[in-house]
Amino acid sequence: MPELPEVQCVVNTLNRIQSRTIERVTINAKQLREPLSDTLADQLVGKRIVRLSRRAKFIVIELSEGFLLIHLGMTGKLLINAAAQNHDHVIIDLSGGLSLTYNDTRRFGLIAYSECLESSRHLAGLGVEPLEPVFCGQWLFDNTRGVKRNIKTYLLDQRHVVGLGNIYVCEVLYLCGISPFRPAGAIGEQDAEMLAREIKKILRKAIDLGGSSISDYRDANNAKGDFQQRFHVYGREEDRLGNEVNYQKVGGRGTFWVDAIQA
DNA sequence: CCTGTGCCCTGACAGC
DNA sequence: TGCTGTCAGGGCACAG
Repeated sequence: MPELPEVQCVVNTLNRIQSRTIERVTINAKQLREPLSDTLADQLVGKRIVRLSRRAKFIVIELSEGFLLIHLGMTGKLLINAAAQNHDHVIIDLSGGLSLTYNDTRRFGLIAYSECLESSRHLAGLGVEPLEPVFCGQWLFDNTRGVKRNIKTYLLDQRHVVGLGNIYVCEVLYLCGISPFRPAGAIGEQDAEMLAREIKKILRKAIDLGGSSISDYRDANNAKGDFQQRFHVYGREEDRLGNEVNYQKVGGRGTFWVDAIQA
């Protein structure tokens, strides 16, 4: 579900928990993407929430000692003061009467404590942040030389550029007129410039609009995003010009594109 | 090394 | 009604 904009919007709406102390941790599920650590509750209780940030699609909660890493997978939600529901896997009670609930229908998400970010195996190997200056047309051009796999699969691979998921990749390739099937190594300098620029633009715009809510996504206040109304191809049968939108699985993921626009 | 496939899990929806 | 198949925003293990 959540790609970079959605994760950023969750982080942005978590402000209220800053400087609270973790008083109690209730774990209902034995396992999410991987088994929940037996020691998780002990590692969290008594610690204070210092700062909230994002790395790739991870929510990073800096504690007075250590870090709590949360990945939302496809259907994960992190909600403040939510009423109890099915699939509430972890509930964190905070000082001041606040609670943080991790709810995840499909359990593809992840919650893990880490002493330090540098040694976290979950963050190891992640690529560059697309909204940072290091990611630019030149970076994209240089790093795709000789790459045979298609550009769509390349952009989805978190070892290169992080944060992009299936929706934003489909959208940005459409906006740039680039076919999802084009080999990454065949992207020219001009197209690399345009791709990098449009990726930054669409991510920023999506964050401004509160992310995209297809079905599950909610921010920490349980609010939906609005960016799904701006889609050009994802989940659509026609683009805004009336062109037919094609659909096919690419690398196991549903892929939307328009032949008349993308080459 | 790189690439493609299947799997983890639940729920919604279409078709019979 | 209820069965079956397919699909879903992610990421990993594995085979070739």
